[in-house]
Amino acid sequence: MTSDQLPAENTKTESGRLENPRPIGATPAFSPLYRQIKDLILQSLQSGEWRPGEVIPSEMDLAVRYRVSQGTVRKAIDELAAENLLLRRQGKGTFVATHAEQRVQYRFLHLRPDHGELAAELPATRDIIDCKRLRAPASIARLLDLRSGDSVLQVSRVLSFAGRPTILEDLWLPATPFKGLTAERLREYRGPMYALFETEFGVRMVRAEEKIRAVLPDPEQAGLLKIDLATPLLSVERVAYTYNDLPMELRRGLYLTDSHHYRNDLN
Amino acid sequence: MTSDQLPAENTKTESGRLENPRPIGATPAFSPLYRQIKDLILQSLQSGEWRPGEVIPSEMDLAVRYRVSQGTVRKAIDELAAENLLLRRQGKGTFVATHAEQRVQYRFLHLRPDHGELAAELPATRDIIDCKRLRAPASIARLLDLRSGDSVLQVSRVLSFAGRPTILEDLWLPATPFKGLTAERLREYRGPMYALFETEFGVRMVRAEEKIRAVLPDPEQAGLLKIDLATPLLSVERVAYTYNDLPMELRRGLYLTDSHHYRNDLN
DNA sequence: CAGTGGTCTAGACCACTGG
DNA sequence: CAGTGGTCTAGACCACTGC
Repeated sequence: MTSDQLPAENTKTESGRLENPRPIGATPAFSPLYRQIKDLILQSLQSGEWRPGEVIPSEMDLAVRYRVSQGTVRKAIDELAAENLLLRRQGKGTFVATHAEQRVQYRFLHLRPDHGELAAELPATRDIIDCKRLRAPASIARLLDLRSGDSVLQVSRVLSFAGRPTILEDLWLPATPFKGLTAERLREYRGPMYALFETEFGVRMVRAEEKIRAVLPDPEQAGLLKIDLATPLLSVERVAYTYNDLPMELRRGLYLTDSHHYRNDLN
Repeated sequence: MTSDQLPAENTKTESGRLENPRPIGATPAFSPLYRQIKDLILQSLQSGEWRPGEVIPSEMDLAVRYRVSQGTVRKAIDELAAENLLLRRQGKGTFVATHAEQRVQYRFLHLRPDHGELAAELPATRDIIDCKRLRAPASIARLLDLRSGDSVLQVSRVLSFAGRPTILEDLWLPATPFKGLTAERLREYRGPMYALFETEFGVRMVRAEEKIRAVLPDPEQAGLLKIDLATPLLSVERVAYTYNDLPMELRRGLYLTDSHHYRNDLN
C-alpha cells in the first residue's frame, strides 16, 4: 500500500492498520479511527465546506476520501447524527442539520401549550422591542467568553401565542460575528431566529445549556407581559454554543406558565 | 442451515437471510433483525431474567443464543445502552442499569446548587411526612393509566440541602406493585428512592416526562418549606415509566430556587 | 434503474479487566 | 492469560428515493 496521497491526518502501516497520530503527552488517550474521521467531518462543517441544509458526500465518497472503509465513515456519521449535527435520509443522502428545517424548528424551545399542539400556535407574534450595541458587563461577558467591556448586541423581544404575550426575552450576542444585525432585519425575517443566524451570519447553534428558576416580574416586565406583579414566571437562562463549544448567545427569558408549561423528557 | 433449534421469533431461509416474522396488517413496517433482538433482550429485562446491577451474557453468547452475528447483537445493545437500559464496561461485560449505581444516582433530579457540586450536598436530609393509601382521584388515575377510584399510595416528603428545606414532593404510586411500602421503610432506606423501588419491588424506572411551571405556594406548602407566601417556586410534575411505557409514578414537586436552579442540556 | 443510506455477516485484531 | 467489549474491514444484499 502506498501512502503518498493520504490526508495529513493518517498514514497506514503495511498491515493496513492505522497509526495513531497523537502520542502527545503522558496519556495519548487512544482515539479510534472513526473518531478522527468524525473530527475531520466536523472541521468541514465548521469551515463551511458543507453548509446547513446541504448534502454532504456519500458514505462511499467519504470512505475513499479518507481512505477508510465505509463502516468507519458510517460510525463517525452515526455519532454526528446522534448529536443533531447531521441528518440522514435513506435513499437521499446525509444533510447538514439546520434550524430552518420544518421538522426541527424551534428545537430549543421547550414551552408547550397545556392543551393542543404548539404547531397550532406557530408562528408566534414576535415584537422586537429593541436591538442595541453596548459594552458587555462582566456578568454577560463571562458567560460568552468575552472580556468585560467587549462590544455586544442586545435584543429584547416579546413572543405572543394566540394573541397573549407569553415570553419576554433578552438576548446578548458578540458584536463581531453578528455585525449588521438590526431590529429591522429581525422584524422582516420569517422563521426562527437561529435560522436567520445561519443564513445571514453563518453561525449555527449546536447545543445549549439552560438554568431555570421561578421568579416574580419587576414592574417593567409585568407591563410588557401584561400581568400583575404577583404572577410567578419561569426564568430561563440559556447559553447557546456553536461548533467547538464556543458560546455565541446568552438569552434570558421569562415564560408565563398559566396556560403553557416547560416540557422536559428524562432518559 | 438447519432451523430446528431456533427461538420462536425467527427462522432462516437457505440463503442465510431472515424472514420477517410480522407481516401483519397492511404495512408490516419492516423491522430489522437487530431490532427484533433488541426486543428479545428487552423481554429478558422485563421478565427479570437479568436484574438491575447484574451482568448479562456476553455478546458472543447472545449471538449464539439468538443465532445471529455478534455485530447484530452489538447494534441491539448499542441502542439499549443509548437509552440507559444497559451499561457497557469494556473488559468486564454489559450490565443492567440501576438507579443504585453511584455514577448515575439521582439521574432524574435536575436541581443543581448555584455554586458548588450537588455531590457535596448529598445525601440530602429526607423527611417523610406521610405515606397513606387512598382511592385515586380522576386527575391522578388518568396519568397513571388507572381507573379512578383504584387504590394508590401517596407519599409526601421534604428534601433539605445543607439544612435548608428545598423540595416538597408528593408521590402517587399504584398500590398493587408497591404493596408493603410504608413510611418506616422509606425512612430506613439509604439511597435514592428509585433504587429502593428496584430492590424491594422489582420496579425499574426507565424514563420520565416533566412539566414545569412557576407557582406560588399555598399556606401549608409555605409552612413546610419555611418560606413566605410571595416566594415563587418551580412546580415540577413528573410521570415516570417502567419498561413498556407503563406509567408507575406520578410526582409533584415544588422546588425552591433561590440558591438552586433546574438544569437542562439541549441538543 | 442507479445511487443513497441501512442491515447483516465473518473474521481479524486492539484495549481493557481481572485472576 | 483468557474473556469481555471496541474497532476495522470487505463484501453482500435490502429499502428507499428520484430520474
